[in-house]
This record gives sequence, C-alpha cells and structure tokens, in this order.
Amino acid sequence: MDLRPIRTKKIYEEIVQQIKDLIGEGNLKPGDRLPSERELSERLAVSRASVREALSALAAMGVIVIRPGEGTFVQNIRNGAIVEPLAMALLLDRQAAMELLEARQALEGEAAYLAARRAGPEDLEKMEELLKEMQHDLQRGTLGEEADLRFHLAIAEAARNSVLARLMHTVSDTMRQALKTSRQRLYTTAGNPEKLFAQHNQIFEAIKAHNPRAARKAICQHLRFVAKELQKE
Amino acid sequence: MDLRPIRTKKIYEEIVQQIKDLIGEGNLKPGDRLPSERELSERLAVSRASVREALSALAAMGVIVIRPGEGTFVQNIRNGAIVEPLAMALLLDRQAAMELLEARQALEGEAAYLAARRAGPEDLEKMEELLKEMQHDLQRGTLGEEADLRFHLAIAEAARNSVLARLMHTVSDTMRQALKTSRQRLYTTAGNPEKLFAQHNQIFEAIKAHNPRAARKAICQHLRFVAKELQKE
DNA sequence: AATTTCGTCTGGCCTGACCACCTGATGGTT
DNA sequence: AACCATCAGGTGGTCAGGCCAGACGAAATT
Repeated sequence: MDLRPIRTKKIYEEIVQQIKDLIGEGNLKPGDRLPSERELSERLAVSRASVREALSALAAMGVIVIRPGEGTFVQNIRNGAIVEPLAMALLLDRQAAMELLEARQALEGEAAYLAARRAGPEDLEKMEELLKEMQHDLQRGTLGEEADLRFHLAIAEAARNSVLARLMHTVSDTMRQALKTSRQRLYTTAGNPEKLFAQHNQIFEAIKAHNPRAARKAICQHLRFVAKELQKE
Repeated sequence: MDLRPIRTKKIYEEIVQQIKDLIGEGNLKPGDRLPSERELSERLAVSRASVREALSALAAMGVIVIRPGEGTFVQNIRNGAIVEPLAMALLLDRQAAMELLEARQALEGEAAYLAARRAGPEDLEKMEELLKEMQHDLQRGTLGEEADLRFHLAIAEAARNSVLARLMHTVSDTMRQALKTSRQRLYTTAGNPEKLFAQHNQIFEAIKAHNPRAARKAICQHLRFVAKELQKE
C-alpha cells in the first residue's frame, strides 16, 4: 500500500513546466519570442501575476531574458547561470567541494582518455602553445591560472564531446568561483607552479602519444595533487 | 572609453540579490525561516507582488522552499534544482546521443567505483531489492525501465557524492528525453531484458564485493551495450 | 488527558490601475 | 528623398486591495 503525500503544483510551476516542455520538444528555440504576459494570461486562463511569477523563475534560471517594452525571449543559457546555483551550494556546504573534485576527476579523466584517441594536429599544436605559455608564466613568476584553464579546455575540445566539455567547464567554473582563495594559494605555494607544469606536460605527452590510459592516469594524478593542495586549510 | 548599456535592476532582482547576500554572509542558513511575504513587503517598502516574484525566482533556483501556511525557508540546496539550468542547457544544445553516452560513462563509471568503496549494508539491500524487482519485470514481461533507473540512482546514492549523482541524473534525464523511441526499443528487443538484468547483476556483485575496478568495468560494459543497441536505427 | 473548535497567521491567486520603455507609423522639415 | 519629431499602441514593471485555502497554536469541550 503505497500512499504518498499529495502536493498540488502551484500555477506558476505549471507555467514554468509548460514552457520548459515547449523548449525540450524544440517548439521554442533560443531567440524565439514568447507571447506577451497579457496573452499568456488569457491563453492559460490565469492571472497576469501568476504569469509574471513564472517568468521571474525562468529568468532566474537563465532560460529566458525579459526586455521591457519588447517582450520575453528564450535564450541560450549562459554558463554563469549554470554555475551560480552550484557555487552557492559550495558556499553553504564545503563538503560539496570534495564531491565536485571527484566529479571533475571523472569528467576530465574521460576527456583526457578521449582526447588521446581523437586529438588531431591542430589540437596538439594548441596544447603545445599553451604549455609554452605556462612555461613563460613559470619564468616570469606569473600565476599561470589562465593558461591552466585554457589547457584543460583544450583537452575538452580534443575529446570531441561537447557534453563533456560543458560539464567540465561547469564544474571548473564552479570551483573557480567558490574556491577563490585556496585556488590562488595553489599557484603561489613554493614549488607548486613547477609541479603543475610538469603534470600538464605529462598529460600532454600521453595525449600526443595517443595513449588513452596514460592520459587518464596523468590527469587523475594531477587532479589528486590539486585536491590535496586545496585541502590544506 | 568604455561605455556600457545602462540597465537598472528590477525590484525583484534586488530582493533576490539581498537574500542571496544574506545567505552568502552566513546570516541566513539552511532551515532558517524568512519573514512572511507581508513583512518583507513592508520592510522592503515594495509591493507584495514584487516579493512574490523574487521568492518564485529563488524557489526555482532551489535556494528556498515555500510551504503554504508555514512560511518560506532557506533550504539546503543540494537538491535537484541546482542543476536545472545545466539540464536546460543540455536540452537546448541538442547533443548527439553518443556524446551523452560518453559523458554518462565517465560519471557512472566513477559512481560505480566510489559505490564499490563506500556502499554500506543499506545501500546493498536497496540494490538487491531493485534487482528482485527487475527479475519480476523480466518474468512478467514488463519494461523494467523504472527499476533500471532506480538501480542507477541507487548506485549514485551509494557513491556518497551528491554532485556526481545530480550530474548523472541530469545527463541521464537529457538522454531519456532525447531518445524516447530508441530507449523503448532497448527494452523490447528480444533477449535484451535478460542481458540487461545480467549486466545489472554483474555491477551489483562488483559493488557488493567492494571491488571498485570491477564495478567501473561492469558499468562501462553495460553502457557500451546500451550504446550499441541505441545505435541500431 | 484527549479531542475538537476557533482565531490568526501563512502563502496562493486574482483584479484593476497606472507608469516607464520600446517600436513602428505618420507627418513635417530640410 | 532623407531625416527628425511626435504619437499611438504595445510591451513589461509595480502597486494596492481583495479573498481563499492551508497550517498551527491556543482555547474550549468532552
């Protein structure tokens, strides 16, 4: 006998769901304009206030953009809108940081594996450039965080999987936003820039050699090092 | 000369920001109750409708939960809502099925690995129940899709990493929506339910034996089988 | 002591009004 | 003909007030 609590959906939630469904089915695409609030109100037989609540929710999620005088448009979701809730979760619960690192390891391990199998000459050139840049950073004592990020993104590109790339980007940005201080320290602790560079180089060599297992291993070791350093608090 | 478009913030956006700041500063914690809509309206010197719009937005982001008759509470936001923007973004991106499967392989491989290391007795019991259910489905010729999903979720739970679980769920949901027809066929093709059951069982045995590598291997083989079947078109 | 009722508070939704901004059409000026 | 100003009609933004359903605690009843 399975009796579960009954929870009727609020009107604004229903509206949100309908619009999401329209997007999911491809009936609404980025750039498309939604009917006006007044029209939605009529067609849905609800008050305009309820429509507005729904649109506020969708805007907060980054699904739509509301332009006064013009209308309401479906938009491509900016990465910032994706990252923000995750970053807030991190603020509230530091335990989530280790969980994110584990997730990152899974994603980047797979990306490195696929990159080793799929990387073409232009991918490898790109990584080489970035390694040079990291080396310059090393010599000049610059932080190197920028090139570091771009190196990881280049791996994601070489993997030829945009889902992985997006997930990696999301997780990476979340961490960057939420763990600013400890990330800075990662780059400023004596000896770390050299170690990071060596690790990046190792990853690159494995990818260049088209050795997927070695690539995955190398990136996981790198991320474990990063995890250890981030835990020193 | 940097001239940027001027955009004044809407009142509901200001309210959202204030509440977020309170949370970010630690003045509001999960479980804390916000003032009532009427009180917020007075204290902020805005209309109640604007307050409601802000609360709708915060609820959509998973930051708060609204309980009619009780009030509005800050919520521990490690729930499904934090990945809503990501889920929408994946839907909008319209990725190829294979890309979703590869991402899923990365996430579920790691989840199985961690589950094998962390699963406790209650986790194993849960999986056993679900295997029984799948066996019933097999005997009755029922689709088994529901128990399948729940089995994968149980693995995610046993991994003790809610970020990973959420990401898995998001990717899995995106796939389910994108591949409605071919997914059905996966369960209805002669011989497949038996194979799926055997694979699920293998995954379970590896987790039960606390063998992380075998668990990862088993789930990746399972997902490769799924990928092959989904490609038959 | 246990149960029921009542009062007060909460959120949910509606209606109507008015304001600011945007866009396109129209008319006037150069 | 091209450009500018004005206007009308549409858009979203916000307000105020009303009423309803649900939740909870206190008071009354059994």
